[in-house]
Amino acid sequence: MPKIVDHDERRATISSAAADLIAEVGIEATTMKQIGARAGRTTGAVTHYFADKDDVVLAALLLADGSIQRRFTAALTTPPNLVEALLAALPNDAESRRDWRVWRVFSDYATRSESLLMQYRASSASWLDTATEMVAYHAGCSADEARLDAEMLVAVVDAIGDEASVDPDSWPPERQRELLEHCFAKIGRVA
Amino acid sequence: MPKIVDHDERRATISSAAADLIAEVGIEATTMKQIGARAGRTTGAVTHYFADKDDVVLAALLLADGSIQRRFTAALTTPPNLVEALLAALPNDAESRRDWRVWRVFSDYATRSESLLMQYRASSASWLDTATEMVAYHAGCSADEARLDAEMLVAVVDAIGDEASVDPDSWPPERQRELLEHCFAKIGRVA
Amino acid sequence: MPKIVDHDERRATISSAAADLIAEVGIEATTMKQIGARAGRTTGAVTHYFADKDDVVLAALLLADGSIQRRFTAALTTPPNLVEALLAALPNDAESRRDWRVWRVFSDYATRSESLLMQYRASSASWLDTATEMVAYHAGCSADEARLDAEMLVAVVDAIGDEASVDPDSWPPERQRELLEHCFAKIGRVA
Amino acid sequence: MPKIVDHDERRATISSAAADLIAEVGIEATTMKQIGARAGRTTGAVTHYFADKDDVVLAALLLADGSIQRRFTAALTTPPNLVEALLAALPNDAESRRDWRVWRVFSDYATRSESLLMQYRASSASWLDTATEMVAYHAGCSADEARLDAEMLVAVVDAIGDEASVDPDSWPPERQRELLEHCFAKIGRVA
DNA sequence: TATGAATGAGCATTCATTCAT
DNA sequence: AATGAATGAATGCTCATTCAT
Repeated sequence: MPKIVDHDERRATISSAAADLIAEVGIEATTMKQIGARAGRTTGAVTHYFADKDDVVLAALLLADGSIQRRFTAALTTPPNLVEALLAALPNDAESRRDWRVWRVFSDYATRSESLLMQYRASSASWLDTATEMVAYHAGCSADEARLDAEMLVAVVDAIGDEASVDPDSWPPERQRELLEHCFAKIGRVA
Repeated sequence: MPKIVDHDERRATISSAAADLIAEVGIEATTMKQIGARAGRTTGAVTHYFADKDDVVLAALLLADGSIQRRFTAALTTPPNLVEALLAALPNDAESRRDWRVWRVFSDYATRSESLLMQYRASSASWLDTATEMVAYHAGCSADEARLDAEMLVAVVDAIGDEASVDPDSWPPERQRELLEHCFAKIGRVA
Repeated sequence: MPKIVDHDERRATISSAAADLIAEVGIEATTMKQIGARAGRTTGAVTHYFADKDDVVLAALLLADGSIQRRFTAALTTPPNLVEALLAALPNDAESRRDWRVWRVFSDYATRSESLLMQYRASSASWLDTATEMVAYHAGCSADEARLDAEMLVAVVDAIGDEASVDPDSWPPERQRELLEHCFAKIGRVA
Repeated sequence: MPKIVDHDERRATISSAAADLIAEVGIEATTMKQIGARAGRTTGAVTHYFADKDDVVLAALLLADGSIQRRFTAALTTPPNLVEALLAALPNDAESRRDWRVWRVFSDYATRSESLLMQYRASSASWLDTATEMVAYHAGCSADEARLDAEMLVAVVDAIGDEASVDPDSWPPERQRELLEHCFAKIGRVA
């Protein structure tokens, strides 16, 4: 019997190392060798668990994407406090900053690959749907009526995520909360 | 007599070729050879007019950034119609789409270089100032009171620019106008 | 009690898989992993039954060489019909084509290894001896007198084997027979 | 003005180095680095003059093929002495041995590439045509009547070329001449 | 006996850069 | 001013081999 290893766990370790590097230096500057070294393994180990570099990159994205969603979902109380849940998902520590940076990097990279682009669009659409539901719930209106407000909210959350992951010092939690609350205050009211 | 060449014009030609390529395939995938070929010149010409690749990339960014600002300023009427001016700056043809893509690509690239990061921050801050003035004018309030609304507006404009440059079909001018008008309608009112 | 396995049979299975692959893609492009997969086993199984890649390759050669000889010998009637026996050995189905391709590939590979070269020379010499006997029998002359005719016959048989294994459509059995009969017709007569 | 170099000559130098190595160790074992080193240049120089490895390999083949043909043509007297011309083309020194080895190696390699295979078939067909003409001339018969004899002659010449390039000591010029003359003696006579 | 995880050297290839002309 | 020849380091990837289980 060969040594028994947990494939999924190995892949997760390597994906996480890749996500770290992607956040730090970008996708193209991230090398297979670096990924291996960061994960405490050899280059060969990386290629052993992943078909090629794109495969690692995709795994890193899914890891980061899942992390952001998990933080949001985990923070949803009953009844939901949307501002708090969004703040939990937004960059507020090293890991969440990394996740947003990966997402940002990926959103550009994806535009050059048909399959990655679909992955990206699905993720975006799903997030807009969630936002629409949130706004409809918050404003007590239909999904249709909530559309434009939801697009505005998505824009604001994405903007905070972008900037806070790039320049965390300028975006402490209080500033994030302030803008988010301001946005919710504007939403769902007759203009 | 040496041949007389217009240095600035040569640099502009090459920068524009670089901007095209950066928008299409990203910074790292853009090669010096490709830049030369796209500009109708040799690789040697590129290195002759620019110190190194980073130098070309920076010139391409400044070109794209300037283009966006120029379109906005040129569209400002008296009295200003802010929605129209912003629509003029946002992606609505091949060139403006290219400029927004370059900006997007660059905003990520910049985070890895101290000097580029300063360039980026200056540009961002300047744009937020402009937006604040616009909102203060629109809502008839002070710059201080306009701050949060301006941040919201910036978020919305950036979001439209991002998405419309990546997926133009989903963001025809009417949709851009609709969201922009919705945003202005929410601005400057007591919540 | 350890599991009982038939070593020789396992080696034969793996050698045959290796021969298939060598015929298809050549020696260098054939990987240990592919050999294992083709044999329905793991890479580890291959290294378990063979010292290294050269060992598998040699086994594949001996398999193919033996196959060709076996077909020839089995087709020898009493009295011998040499044309028929040679036709039985030459490429006329998938397996015999494979065997000739392996032989062809090997004849080149062997020139780079002292020990393989001896293997190759022994095989060649044995085949020339057989041919000499055949010609002497056919022409009713001494082995000495048959030498040059035998070399000619060997050349023709090898040429047919080469070409028919590479381009079977151009070398149907009838064409093989025609050339072979022509060759025998020229043999053993006073020039 | 950049340094002026003779492209064709550079390519010829590199192709020749590649042909040497292919003859010695085979195609797959020949590396771009080795080719550069053998030609007295860097790896980068090789890729500068050739698109990729296949490109160098093809150039090496054409070089070897052309060499063999040139030796044959150059040795054709008026009236032609076919045995002498063929002997001039067959392996009789280091360079001609190399050329035959390259051809031999290539004939196998070609079977794995559609485009190389066409190259190979064209070369083979052309050689059979030449042989047919030679036999028709020698025997004073029509091309049609010469076909089988030509195939036999081709087989014999190829066999000598193969074996003499692999094992030169066993195939001194006298032995080559002896078999060749024997073959011609058998050709064009009523059996 | 048999597995497959892990290694790391080696490959073809790409590319920014240098520099002689 | 402008060229493009030349470099060589670096990349993603492949693969025979080793070895703990």
